[in-house]
Amino acid sequence: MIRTDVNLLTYIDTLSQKHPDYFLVERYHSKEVILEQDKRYQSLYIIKSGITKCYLSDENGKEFIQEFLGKGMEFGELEVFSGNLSFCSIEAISDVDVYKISHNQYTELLENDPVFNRLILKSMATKIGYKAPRHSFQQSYSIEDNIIRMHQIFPNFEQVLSKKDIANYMGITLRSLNRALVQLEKGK
Amino acid sequence: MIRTDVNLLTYIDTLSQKHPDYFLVERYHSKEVILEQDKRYQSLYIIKSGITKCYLSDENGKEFIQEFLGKGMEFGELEVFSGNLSFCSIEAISDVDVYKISHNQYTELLENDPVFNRLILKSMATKIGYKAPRHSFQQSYSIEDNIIRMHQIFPNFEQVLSKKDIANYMGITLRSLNRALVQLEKGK
DNA sequence: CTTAAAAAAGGACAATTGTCCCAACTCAAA
DNA sequence: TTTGAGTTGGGACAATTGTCCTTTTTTAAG
Repeated sequence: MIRTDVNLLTYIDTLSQKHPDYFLVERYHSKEVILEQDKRYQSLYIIKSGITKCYLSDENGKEFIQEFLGKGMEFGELEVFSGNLSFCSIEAISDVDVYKISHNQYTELLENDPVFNRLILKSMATKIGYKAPRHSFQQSYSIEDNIIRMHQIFPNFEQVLSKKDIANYMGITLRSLNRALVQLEKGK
Repeated sequence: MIRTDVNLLTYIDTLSQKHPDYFLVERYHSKEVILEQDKRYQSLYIIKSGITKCYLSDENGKEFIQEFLGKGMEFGELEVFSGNLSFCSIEAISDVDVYKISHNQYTELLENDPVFNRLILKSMATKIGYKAPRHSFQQSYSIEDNIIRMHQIFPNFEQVLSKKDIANYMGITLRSLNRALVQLEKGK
């Protein structure tokens, strides 16, 4: 549930030495918003270290968490292809280091570096393939089943993520999450 | 809610004339399964005409519809990058014509045809960006709101899709869908 | 034309989840 | 050290959605 892409990060570590002018390293502190929904950006980011959440917020201020992003995950890249405004917000959960690269230089790498191109294609394929089973499972099974499953995937998520974030990730209310946790305790 | 990609289809129409040996045209009839979950394939498809559904099924046989795919949408392409088994099934809703191309030749085009490469990147970016707001909306709003929204996006979806498919797309039961439709009728 | 199967519609009840509260606790800022 | 905001936990009730079942209508096959 916290996505990573070590291969991409490793390659970008290398690239950033070959092209030190392409990649700017930035640091964000916990709770800082790195990217804001419905704004226009000319750069995108790849996470060097730390954890962020990627979420959409609706008119009522409710936020729906799409993914938790860790090492090697990129964000803000979709806008290179669509030309649209950012469609989600990204907020640092822990302190976070990122590589920042402009749309233009990213495009240039995509066009001239076949290895980079392939890694990006693969990372996008993974993103697509990952969402489907998750939402499918979330819709088809009970909240308790979902918690059990998340424990299998990432045993100590409760230490890293707040209850509120977990609830928003699951698309349920905090109340429902608490209720399910109590039930699970009883069941042991 | 029925996804299309006209630019990609147009370009592939052209490509298939330049490389008639790359693209095989196949026809499937309504209700035929074109691609089956958890099987290995060495080819992928792009829809020339018609509508398909892309769905995951769980142990209990329930199916969760991810997308309805129309003209210019590709499927089976994720497995080129992941090397995994197909993670969803594709079934023809109407009669469907598709281009079929092998993984190898697809990869070759990706590597040697920059226009094609860019179109695929863009199509993947669109797929990623499309799912998030949809699931967010589905989780945050009532079934009735979701039906109203689907009507705005695609006014006559009830003529094209079965109630069962619509319910599976929304991640709800047929009973709940019917109830919501009755309520909407009353509200007019 | 007949018949079987699938699709559509809905009643009755149970289970799940949300809403609206309030209370306890933590932690950082003043 | 106090204040207040944010997090956590849970009671009580309402609303939503699911399950199970039956009936009618439509569609496709023989």
